[in-house]
Amino acid sequence: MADVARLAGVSSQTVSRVANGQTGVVESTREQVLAAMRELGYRPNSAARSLRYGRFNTIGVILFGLSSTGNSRTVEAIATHAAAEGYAITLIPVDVPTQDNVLGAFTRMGELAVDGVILIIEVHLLDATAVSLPPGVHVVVVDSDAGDRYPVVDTDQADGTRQAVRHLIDLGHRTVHHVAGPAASFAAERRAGAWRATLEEAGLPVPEIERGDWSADSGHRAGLRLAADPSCTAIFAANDQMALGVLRALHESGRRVPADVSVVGFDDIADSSAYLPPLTTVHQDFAEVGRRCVRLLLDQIHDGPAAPGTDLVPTTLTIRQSTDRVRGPATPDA
Amino acid sequence: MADVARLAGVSSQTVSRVANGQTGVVESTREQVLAAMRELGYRPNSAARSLRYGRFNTIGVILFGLSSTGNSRTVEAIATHAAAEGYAITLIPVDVPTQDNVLGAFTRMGELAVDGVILIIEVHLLDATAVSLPPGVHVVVVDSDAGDRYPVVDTDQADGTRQAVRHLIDLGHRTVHHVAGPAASFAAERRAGAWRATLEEAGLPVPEIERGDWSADSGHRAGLRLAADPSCTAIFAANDQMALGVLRALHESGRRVPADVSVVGFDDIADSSAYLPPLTTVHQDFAEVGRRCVRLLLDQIHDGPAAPGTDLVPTTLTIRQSTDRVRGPATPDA
DNA sequence: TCCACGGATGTTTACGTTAACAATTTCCGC
DNA sequence: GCGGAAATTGTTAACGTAAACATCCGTGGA
Repeated sequence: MADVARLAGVSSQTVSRVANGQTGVVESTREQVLAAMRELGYRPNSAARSLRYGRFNTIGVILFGLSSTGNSRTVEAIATHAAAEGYAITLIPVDVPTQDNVLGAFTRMGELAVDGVILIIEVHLLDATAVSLPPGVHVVVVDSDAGDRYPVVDTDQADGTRQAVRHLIDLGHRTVHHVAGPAASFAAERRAGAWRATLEEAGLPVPEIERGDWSADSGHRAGLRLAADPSCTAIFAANDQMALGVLRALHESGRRVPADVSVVGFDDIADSSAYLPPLTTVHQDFAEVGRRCVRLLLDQIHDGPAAPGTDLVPTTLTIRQSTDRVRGPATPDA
Repeated sequence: MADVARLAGVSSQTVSRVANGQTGVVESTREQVLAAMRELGYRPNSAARSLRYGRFNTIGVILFGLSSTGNSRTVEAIATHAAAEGYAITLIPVDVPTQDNVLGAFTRMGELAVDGVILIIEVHLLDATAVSLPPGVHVVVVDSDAGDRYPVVDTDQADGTRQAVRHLIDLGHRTVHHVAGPAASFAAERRAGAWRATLEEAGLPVPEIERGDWSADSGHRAGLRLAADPSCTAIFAANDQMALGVLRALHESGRRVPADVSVVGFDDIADSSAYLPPLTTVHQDFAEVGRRCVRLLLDQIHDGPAAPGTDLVPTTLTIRQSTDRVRGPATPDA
């Protein structure tokens, strides 16, 4: 900057004024400065700016597993909306969600150049580490039950599940089997809980749960077990990938979808409309989740801490071709 | 820091020494300082550190579309390896890849607190904007043909394609149809080119190309057209999602896979082993791509600019159940 | 006893920027 | 032509940190 000032024959303050587009610089001077900037390839030093302003214009995102379906879309939405507000985002992935690693991420985040943090992570781990969250850092949590301590943005898991299970009940199924996500996952537990509650409300029997790990392969294994049960005519999988595995298992076991068994997924990932058959599933609005996260966090940064509480993003059931009215109890056409 | 020094009754320099774990501080003093740090909740200001050191310990990643299959895994690998070296990563997503937007991302990146940039983007856009890349910033490009100007890390698209097409030829297919990605995509063009070259080398006819846009739906449309051609017995799709669409189209058209038609994909995404049938596909090592990116960039940051050139990450063909020996020309079993 | 030495700690300075204030120039109306 | 207001430009200081150098102290050897 001093070099630019010297070359342009002005003071560094004038250079600063030009760099920030402030008024009060006569046109000829401004052009001289701009020319000098170009010649020297001047770029403002954001570290010095941050130091001066006490703000970084950066949001940190701590997450476990970027590749997992929804996360990348949420992060993308966060990044897009943050960019629109002049904020960059810094990613801290936690590869294995041990407490130590999460704690380490917090520590690193604490030393990092961020004005606030968005946490996309299994909240079970959050409990023990809550103490170590740097006090001055603003936080928004995604998909968790930390609603009593932090502002939370979450998909309305319960309502989405209810829509899915109700849809199957309304089609005449006598009960709905559930392929759940891992017990350690908060979202999985919410979906399993809502599935059970919806069945109980309807006065229907609650079959034993099948546990998967979100992967298509685990869905396939669960699907093979369910396919062996002739009374099983409706399956609600906790995500689309496991539903894909279920579809394959049913196909391999000679049970037709939706003629013999109806299947519903959760997420509405891009491919689910191309499954065999196209999957009926609960649509999650990841982009909206990201949008609300950014807004909540920026509100905190600008206006001070926000009250804890949960902001639920609604879901919609997308009906495709994997669900149908129930037919006679396992009566082959032939 | 000054507060900590006051509370501990030492100078700020001593606090700095303790904060950085330097030697030459007697144990009793160190503990006093640490106690003061805890009491005041002291966290070092990274902006000031960056200013002092002239480095940010941050890598910028510019990309178009985080949700696209491979990108999120590449980014995850980049983030993980960068973290291992003490670098954070800052994400700049470009939602619509117009030149203006890319240019804007560069400008923002230029003002951003990054020591280097990894570009994951269609290179066609890079051409025009190359001029505006800030000269002092180190760059590594992923999946592009900028090998004459920047260091590039790329999956070995050509070899992967050759393996896929050869596999089908070796199974006795008389030719291989291709469902390509969008013409604007560099990776799509590389795969299409290698597909054509491999067929020509083998002296086989080159059928007309089917264009998709990477989505399963576009693969479905292309698949319906190919299914109508009874001479088509082998299809190479430029990615797994389009292959999924092709599988559905073939199923709907009553053509069995792999009995009537063999299908090969590209990417080996997590779900492809759960397709109907499990998909034979070219495995891409996204994690390795990310790893090499980080290494190349850090080498530049530490040792000065690297020579342009392309670093190819090998691929392997994963054979599953969607490919089989060719049977008689469209002779139904019945 | 005194000096040299080394370890522990303090002081000064600079990193690049911008707010606040000061100084200078320009312009207008009388 | 002059006073004064407004516009333009310059000067100073501060943000938090750490390198470089300075100072202080105790220790050990001559």
